[in-house]
Amino acid sequence: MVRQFDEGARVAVLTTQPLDRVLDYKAPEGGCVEGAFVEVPLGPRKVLGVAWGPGEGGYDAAKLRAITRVLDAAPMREEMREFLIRAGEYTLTPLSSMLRLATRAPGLGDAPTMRKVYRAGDHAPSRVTEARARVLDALEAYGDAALTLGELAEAAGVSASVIKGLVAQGAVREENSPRDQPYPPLHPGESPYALTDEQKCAAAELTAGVASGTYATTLLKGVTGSGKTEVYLEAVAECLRQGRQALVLLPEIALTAEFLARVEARFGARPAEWHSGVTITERRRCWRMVGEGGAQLVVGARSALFLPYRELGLIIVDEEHDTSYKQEDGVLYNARDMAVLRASICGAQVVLASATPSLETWANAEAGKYRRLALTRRFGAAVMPHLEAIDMRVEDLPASQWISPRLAGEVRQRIEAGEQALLFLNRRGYAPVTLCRACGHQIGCHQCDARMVEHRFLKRLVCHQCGASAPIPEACPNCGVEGKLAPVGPGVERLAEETAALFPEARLAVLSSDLFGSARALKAKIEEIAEGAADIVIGTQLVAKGHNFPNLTLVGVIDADLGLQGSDMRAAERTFQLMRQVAGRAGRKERPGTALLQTYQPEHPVIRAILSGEEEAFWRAEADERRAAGVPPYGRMAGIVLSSPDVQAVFDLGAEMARRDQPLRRIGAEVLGPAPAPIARIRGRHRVRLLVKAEKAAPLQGALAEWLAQFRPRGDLRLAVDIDPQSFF
DNA sequence: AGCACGCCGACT
DNA sequence: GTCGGCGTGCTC
Repeated sequence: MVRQFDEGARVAVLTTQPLDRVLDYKAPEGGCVEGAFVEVPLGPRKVLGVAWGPGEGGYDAAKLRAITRVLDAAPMREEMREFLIRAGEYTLTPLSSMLRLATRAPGLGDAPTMRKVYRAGDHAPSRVTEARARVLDALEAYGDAALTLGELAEAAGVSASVIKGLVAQGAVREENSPRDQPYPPLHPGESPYALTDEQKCAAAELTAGVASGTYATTLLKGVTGSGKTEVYLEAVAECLRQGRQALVLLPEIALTAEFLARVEARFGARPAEWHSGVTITERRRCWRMVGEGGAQLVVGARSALFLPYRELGLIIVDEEHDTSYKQEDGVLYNARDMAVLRASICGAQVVLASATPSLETWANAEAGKYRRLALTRRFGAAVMPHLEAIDMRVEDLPASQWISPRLAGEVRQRIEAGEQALLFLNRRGYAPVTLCRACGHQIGCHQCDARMVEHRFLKRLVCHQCGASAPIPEACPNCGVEGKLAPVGPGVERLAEETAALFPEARLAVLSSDLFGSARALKAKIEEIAEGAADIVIGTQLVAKGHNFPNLTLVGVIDADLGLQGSDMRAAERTFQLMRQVAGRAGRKERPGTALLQTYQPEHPVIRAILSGEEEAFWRAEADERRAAGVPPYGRMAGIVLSSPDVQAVFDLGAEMARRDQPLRRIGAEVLGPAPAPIARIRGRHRVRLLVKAEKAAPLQGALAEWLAQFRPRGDLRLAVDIDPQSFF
């Protein structure tokens, strides 16, 4: 039962201000319910908050101020409050910051605005001109749907003045209607796809899970092209039948357009969309409709986890291994883990879909915590690509060239057959290093410890860390010698140059995130390519993420070793996932594909696992190594990053923190560091990192909180805690 | 987060 | 003498 606070009663309010505790207020005139979104006075300002529970007391009743306003929004549900509390405890994030994630709705404080809509009126127009007839026809065609002036004018092919004229005569009725309309209903129906037996089986299991109305997580593992999406859309269908809401998380905004079209084909209408690319108006509509039940399905980015669902029944995390699910937008959380937490609180099902699951998920499935479904066969006639390494030690390759004769020959064959080839290199720009041949100096960023990357397309050197850029200098900034600066190593732009020289007749398309101003432009380019507007596609990581190029039959991985080096334990895992995904691009329709990996270490276990297709062996080997090292997922870790413009200050505090580690030692955890963070300087701030390592079962968060409470970073010094960091040495 | 209060350096 | 730097502390 939802608690009710009568006028004047003490209410504890959690605000979005970083106070890290609730403040007591008096309930407003007319009272309010627990969970209500409210506006409260705080000092001289008015701020947004939520009626969190009964007042805590202990503050002079005479000094209590009253809640100024109860906002017109569905109150936050108990389960959402629990989610915020537990997610905050897990990530060591103050509750106010968690609340801010959950109130990212534009115009939350505004009264619902109205807009004018047009319907057929009661009177006939004085004279039925051709334009007027089209308007009346359009109104009839759309029936009950409320059209705005612009929509109606477009549907009828007339100008707004024609409609205004009809309004004046009473032939068209002008009405006010709330601006935020429910999303059109989705119809679960039956799958229009001819599912294979394997797909039907998997779909039936997922459907049964959703029908049970309880929490469970399932790993849906399927090779690229095996039809994972068709399968999990059946789970979505069941969720719609149950009258509960579903959420599909995608790692990349560029993927949503294609996905929305698939949803429309399957359910007859478009779902709600939530990510940084949608307009403010649409975002507000989405937030409100999710809360009011006017949205059955949300497709979005990780922040969609914090929408105010009424009855969430299913969360799909597509490409669950994708590293963009863990990123820093103030609060450090992994959307995959938070999806599981959210679902476990509200009794929903989670489907983690991937061709190459993360080791965490794989281990959870092995341990029986997650159910496991596998799709082993590719859909329709498509078969798995033929995978082969090109041993670069025996290929005769001149300096400053990266396409081996073997690969070039294969590309030529595809072009002559009218097929497409993809060359993959996970490096943006022209050259990663600009070297002075006179003194050996490498041009670096002034603000970061990173090398400047030449972008010939922009005619500038760009820092991929902070985005700073500078013109390409004539003379070496170190020794002053002119004309000795040379680009070293390949980026996609340089690879494009080499490709153009090798295949002057071929049509090239370069897919790199920095070459597109908007997600829209990128999406258009991808569609063009899919329709055959290019013979050779050159791309970065972007192309590994689930786009469908039906005419593509060859993938060449330029530098398969990139990512194998380095001491990061996850590098092997990431390389494995990336290569598999890229290889999966080839031969998705009838024609079989080939994937060629250029490598200088064909015996490396990761390369061999990719080639042999013995992924279980790869995961087992990787799991054994992690278990032996006691690192995630077999141990727990937290990263602490200290940053400040003052180097001495960060190292001093880092050293002091490492020394005063009693709270951590009590739970058997150890502190490693301080050491320069993976990127030791960003935007002029020096960064130092400590790593805390504990056993799997250790109560890490409590000990961390106690440990951190000893220190007060002062001045310009900042401290960030990252639970389950992506990289550890 | 803001905003006020308060304690030390360089100006009219 | 004061103006103003931003370190510290409070907000029901």
